[in-house]
Amino acid sequence: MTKLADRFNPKDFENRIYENWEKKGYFKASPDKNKKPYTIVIPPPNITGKLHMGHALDETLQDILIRYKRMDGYNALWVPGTDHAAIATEAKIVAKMKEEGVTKEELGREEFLRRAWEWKKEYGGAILQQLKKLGCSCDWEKERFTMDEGLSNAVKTVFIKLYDDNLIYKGKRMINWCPTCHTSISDAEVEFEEEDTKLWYIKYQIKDSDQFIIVATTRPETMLGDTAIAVHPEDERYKNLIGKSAILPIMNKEIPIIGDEFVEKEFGTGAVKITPAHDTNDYEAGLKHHLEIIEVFDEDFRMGDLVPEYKGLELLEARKRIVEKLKELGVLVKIENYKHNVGKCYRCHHTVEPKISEQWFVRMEPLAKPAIEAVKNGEIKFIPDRFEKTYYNWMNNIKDWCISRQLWWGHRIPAYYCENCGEMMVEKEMPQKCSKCGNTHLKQDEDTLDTWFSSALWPFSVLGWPEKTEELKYFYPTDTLVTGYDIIFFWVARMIFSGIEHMGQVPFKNVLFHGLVRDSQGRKMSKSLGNGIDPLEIIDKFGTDSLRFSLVLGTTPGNDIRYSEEKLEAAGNFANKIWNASKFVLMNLEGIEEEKLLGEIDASKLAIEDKWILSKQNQIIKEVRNNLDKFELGIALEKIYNFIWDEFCDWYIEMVKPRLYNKENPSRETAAWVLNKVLGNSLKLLHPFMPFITEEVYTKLYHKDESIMIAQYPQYEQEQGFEKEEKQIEQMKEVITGIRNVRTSMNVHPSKKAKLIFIGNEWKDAILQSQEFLKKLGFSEEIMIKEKEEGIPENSVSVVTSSMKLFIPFEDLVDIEEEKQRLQKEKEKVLVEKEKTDKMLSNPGFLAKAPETKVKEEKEKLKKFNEMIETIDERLKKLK
RNA sequence: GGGCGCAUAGCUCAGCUGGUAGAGCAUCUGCCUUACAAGCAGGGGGUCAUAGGUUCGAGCCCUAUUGCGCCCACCA
Repeated sequence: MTKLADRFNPKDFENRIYENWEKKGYFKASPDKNKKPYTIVIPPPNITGKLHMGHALDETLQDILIRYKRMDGYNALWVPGTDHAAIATEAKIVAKMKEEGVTKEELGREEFLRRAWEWKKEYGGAILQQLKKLGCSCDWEKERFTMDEGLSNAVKTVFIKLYDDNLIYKGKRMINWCPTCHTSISDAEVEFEEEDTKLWYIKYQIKDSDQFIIVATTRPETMLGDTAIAVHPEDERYKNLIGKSAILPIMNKEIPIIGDEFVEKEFGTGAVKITPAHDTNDYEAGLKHHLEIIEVFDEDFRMGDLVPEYKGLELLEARKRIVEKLKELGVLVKIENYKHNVGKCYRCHHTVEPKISEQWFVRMEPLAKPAIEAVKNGEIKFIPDRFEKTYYNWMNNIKDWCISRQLWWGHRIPAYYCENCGEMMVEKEMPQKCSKCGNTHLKQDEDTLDTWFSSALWPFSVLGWPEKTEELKYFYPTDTLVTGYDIIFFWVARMIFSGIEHMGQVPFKNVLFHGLVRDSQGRKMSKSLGNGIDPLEIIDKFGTDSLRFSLVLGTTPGNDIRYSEEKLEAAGNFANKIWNASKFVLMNLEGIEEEKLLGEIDASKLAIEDKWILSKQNQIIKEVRNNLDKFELGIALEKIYNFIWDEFCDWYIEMVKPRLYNKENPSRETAAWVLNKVLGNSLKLLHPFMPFITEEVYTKLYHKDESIMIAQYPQYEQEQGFEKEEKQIEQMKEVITGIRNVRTSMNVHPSKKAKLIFIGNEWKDAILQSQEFLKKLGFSEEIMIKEKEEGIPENSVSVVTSSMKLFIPFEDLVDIEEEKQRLQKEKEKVLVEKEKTDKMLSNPGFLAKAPETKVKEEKEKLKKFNEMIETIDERLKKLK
């Protein structure tokens, strides 16, 4: 047996241990009929990504679950991988090319893609290497990439299937256009931000009259494309104008005045200009009233040639010029300051423009229905369940999903057009010839698919779908998805309907949501603020285990975490504590025969404190398992922490020291056995949370396991072999309370030893058995047991617990006045408690309605309180 | 305009199906006790945002209010 290093230093072993696990193949999982599967697929990080705290949290939670289940006998598979992140990656590559002075158009599609793949090869795997630093026990052989061959095949298969089922269609619609990313984006990818702007009031002359109608707009530059003015049909001010025409300034064009209920009478002037080409609302109105659609801007959102002098102007410049012109014409009535929500691209944060464009869409309604149902009927559970509401809300109001992107990096849409007759064919590979006219000149659709289209298939595509692989059969549906609540729409919802549609089965049973990791002031961590904490730096400074601990302790699903390095202090201290306690245990196992430590032990040999710690641990095992099963990871960790630090280190180890130090003591081996067992079990309980230190220590303890990560997770034992001793365990608890009270009573220098006199024969056994550590922990040199309270020196400190009485003769050490005060204070405390109990028991309602056990409990308490007060009073009397 | 979350010790947060308020850090006191001063022992500190209600009993359930934050939604 090798010893532990003197000091806890995670760098000494974390990498070594991880490499060993990997080498031994512990992370691998393959179908095995004799075991139950437990599957998690990783939310694939972007290949452009660098590990941040959000990942660290996400992966830590997954690793905890997967390690727990693996130890608990499941065939636990965690599939890793990365996402091609269409827009983000393309932007990165374009930016890099810009440095070299080339544009993607100059390079051409083929060369661009070649470079993109090169980039992916060089940098794309970095983030997965970083996951290894976190201790993630992924099956690396099953690593996938959303654009690898298999997944591309899955994407094509799905596209064609949905197209054939009329769930994908191509059409000219109003979509969100990001002028800098140069592509359409889906509704979900638009973020609204409040912005200061102006409201311009413009008057339009009514045709053939001197009357005017004034409209308010935030977008004067689009007026060139106005094709109507709308008012509310019930608006008394304008009712009579419906059906007439107004003259559009600058363009000097006649446009109709229409009535529609979508107009808010109270807003602005109650009249609104309609630009069907550049506003979603107006587009709808345009369709309804058969209005002409006139585009004002070109592809790059520069002005078109409706008015030659504005051609090519940037949007804001055009706005300025048009406002000037309106002033000149005397039709600008007033300008008001105004705040409104502006849609921004979630990737580049540029203002998104509504634009009419021919795009591909997924018909959502038929897909959404069963997806809603799956959550409603409990097939999929959200943790915490409040996110179910968010999900329903979105799914119930869902619109068709725009899936085509004008990008090159991504899955190219498998649609082909005949260059002769224009026929469209949707097929996996380019057909030889046109199915209609037989022409052999075909062209593939230029667009690629939304990144989320491929991630939506992730839970089954990574397992081999559409091939009917063994893995797919065995590991699907997956068990738990762990992710942030911020991508519930982007990803979670889409995986759910995709799984149901293509697999006929939900993709996962539980979704564990976590919050955002914020900085110590509660702000989002971001590059621009520079407030991000780099998990790798933390690992370097404090070790992986500490990082993981600090991310889990005191957190609760779905709530954001305010993170500061201070949290690592507790983690580091805890790791250090384990290290030192383990050093102590190992030191004391030396020289004891291995078989004695490995085998079972005769319960009759166990001392009272042994039974106490064993039963305490048994209890903790039950609770921790329960918490883990309910995804209460923070609570589980807290319980393990408290057990190890308080119960095991501060109490049990201190209690057995006298036994261990005396080599002749026959119970020394028993104590060693218990130390070995309890520490071993504690490490196992903790292993999912802090994998490295637990392995490092565990390998040095006595057991039959090759590694802690494949050891059996501790199980609750119905029978521990010493149930009959329950009374002793109870007494042990009382002895601990007694020791605590002794310490409180005499917070003096421990070199001043006292004498402890216990009263009452019922304590004889427990006291005799405990006397060695009682002396040590109770700062005393002598223990006595007296049947009755006679002959106790007057000047004694008395300690009262709910069922135990003891005295500490302390003539020269204690100030009588102080002792009186202390007793008085203690009495008051008891009185407060007694009062509460009194109140309850004197309440007829309580007696009548509270459960019997509760009433009984309170009655017993009252009795104890009365006894305690009596004892204290007696003491006070004697002290006078 | 809808929906959701948070408000608990000086700070950061736990608190499971309602039954005597917890942790870490900070603070105060005493200790270098042969695993650990990154430690040990002990102490102080809370009208659980406010107001009602349900209940024998509310931090927890219900209703309203205030403050902060988030999500969704086409008020130009």
